[in-house]
Amino acid sequence: MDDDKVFKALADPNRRQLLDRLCERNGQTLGQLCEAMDMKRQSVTQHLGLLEQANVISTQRRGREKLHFINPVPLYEVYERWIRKFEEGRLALLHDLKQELERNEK
Amino acid sequence: MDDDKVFKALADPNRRQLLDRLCERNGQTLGQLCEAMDMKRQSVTQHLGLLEQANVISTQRRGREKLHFINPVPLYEVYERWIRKFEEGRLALLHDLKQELERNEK
DNA sequence: AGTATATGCAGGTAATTACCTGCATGTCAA
DNA sequence: TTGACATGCAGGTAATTACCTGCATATACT
Repeated sequence: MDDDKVFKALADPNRRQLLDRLCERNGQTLGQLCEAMDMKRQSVTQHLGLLEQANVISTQRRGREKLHFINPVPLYEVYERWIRKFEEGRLALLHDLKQELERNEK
Repeated sequence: MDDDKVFKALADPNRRQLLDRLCERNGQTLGQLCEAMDMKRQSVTQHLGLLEQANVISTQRRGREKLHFINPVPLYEVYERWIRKFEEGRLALLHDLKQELERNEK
């Protein structure tokens, strides 16, 4: 997996909105996704392309339609590799802070 | 908090590397952080500025030095608001898959 | 076949971004 | 005060990005 592509894919609010839409209803067509977005179809295609390259969504053709599905795995992996680390740092900081406070109480 | 700034701050590999360095040792100066980075000091300053605007790091002056501290709270909030949602979707998918497999076994 | 629909592809422009160089300011220590 | 060191600020360039318009292709329906 390419961490960087996932992060970059998530860096745009329009792309996060697209993921939101797919969270609500998975397997939507390009046209359906366009309805929710305030931009031209071609721009939406571009955003979806980045999401697909990041492996955050996958697609499947059904006749002339293209269905889009969310793939939560890379998102979870990013969480595992990155956010969790900082979360642990956060807990450690809170722990330090607690110790600090307790020391001052004495 | 501004989700977007946090996502954009994380979108760059150099900035993630800076966070990594601060994870290893918190409270480093600009100069110290520059040693690890393959770019000019001014560029590092710029990256640190974005991280600070996203409230992912905070700074503190000590004489002529500027110390940088990681702030894991917004990272955790981003996880809570975003990644966790997809994680739940992932679990739901796995659940569906399991049911699917079980149905096929019969 | 002919028309409508869903998507793909090419290319162009404006805004943003990531670097850089050069110089200014502020702090420490002798 | 002077010299060394740590950082701040201004501005410039090349690359990337996010849109767009226009046209092409593929599928479906009558």
